[in-house]
Amino acid sequence: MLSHTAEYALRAVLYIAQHETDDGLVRNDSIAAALDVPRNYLSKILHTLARDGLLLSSRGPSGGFRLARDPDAIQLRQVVAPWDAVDGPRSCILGRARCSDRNPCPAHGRWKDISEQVGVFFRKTTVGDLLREPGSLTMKTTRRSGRRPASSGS
Amino acid sequence: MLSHTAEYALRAVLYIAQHETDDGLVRNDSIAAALDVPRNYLSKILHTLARDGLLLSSRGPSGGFRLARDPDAIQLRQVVAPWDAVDGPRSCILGRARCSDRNPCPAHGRWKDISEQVGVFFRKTTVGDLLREPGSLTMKTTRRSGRRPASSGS
DNA sequence: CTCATTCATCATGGTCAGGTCATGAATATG
DNA sequence: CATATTCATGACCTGACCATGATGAATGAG
Repeated sequence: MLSHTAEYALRAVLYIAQHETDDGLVRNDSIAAALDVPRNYLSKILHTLARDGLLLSSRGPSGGFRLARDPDAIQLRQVVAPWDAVDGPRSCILGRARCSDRNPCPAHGRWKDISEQVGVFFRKTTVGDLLREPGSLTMKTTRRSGRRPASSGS
Repeated sequence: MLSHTAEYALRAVLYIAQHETDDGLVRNDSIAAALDVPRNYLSKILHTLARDGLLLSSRGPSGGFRLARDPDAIQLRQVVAPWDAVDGPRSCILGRARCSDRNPCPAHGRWKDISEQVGVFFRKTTVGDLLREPGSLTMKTTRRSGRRPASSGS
């Protein structure tokens, strides 16, 4: 459905949103290690997201990335846009250049609804929405069995 | 959504289903010309479909391809299967190896329904279904203005 | 049998996503 | 200023996908 690069971008943005409260910035290498994504490859992805205005970056010691705006103001579509056109005219399942309600391919009537739901998903869902989902908790560091200071979190 | 190859396969199977009544067999070059797909490339695709038991092929003059069984017994999933795994474990939008109801990713709850609808579409929809769709008519040779014998079809 | 016709198959090349490696450029800190 | 740290960036490699072109193998017609 999505390219690997777009998946990395989604997971990275989500990771930044979850961890930027710690000290403000999240380093590329931290994200790469947590998500098991190649360091330099992720660096390019984050650079693209920063260039598009979704992230802010700063260099040097204590540098890193953070969200450029509120998580609720970032649609998933905007995160994957540089790599995957998730809506737009690429919706015909048979690859027809011209496929619409007026000039439908044989599968148009049956595929149309699903195609539109995909578009709605990426346009309506925001990073903030995903942060409030139950699965978001298990994304953090996997619980280790070794003892740890109590109430280390916020 | 689908690779070009899988799109070609779908359109070719559909074309064969529409034209095999004319004289029994449909030649590779006829399909390639009608669908604007490279001849030799299409030949490999049809060969794969024949090897998988969806098509029957015969060589020599008056050779060609035809469906191996009733159009209603061919799921779209079977046509694209050699090139695209449209259901199965590749359904997590974040690319997680493990993503299920028990161990969900943050997007699982919101993406699950759409993902399942895609799977249902390819499993429940058959070639026969598409033949009965209105768009199927416009797939045939574009209507030419020259006169033609009346009631040439069945 | 000969031969044109058609599918089957092999060898080759272009393009691009995905990924690695090396290097450049900015910057907080001492 | 010197330096370690971090992001920025360019060159390059690899494999998969998308083809192209040539050749092989089967087969119906004469």
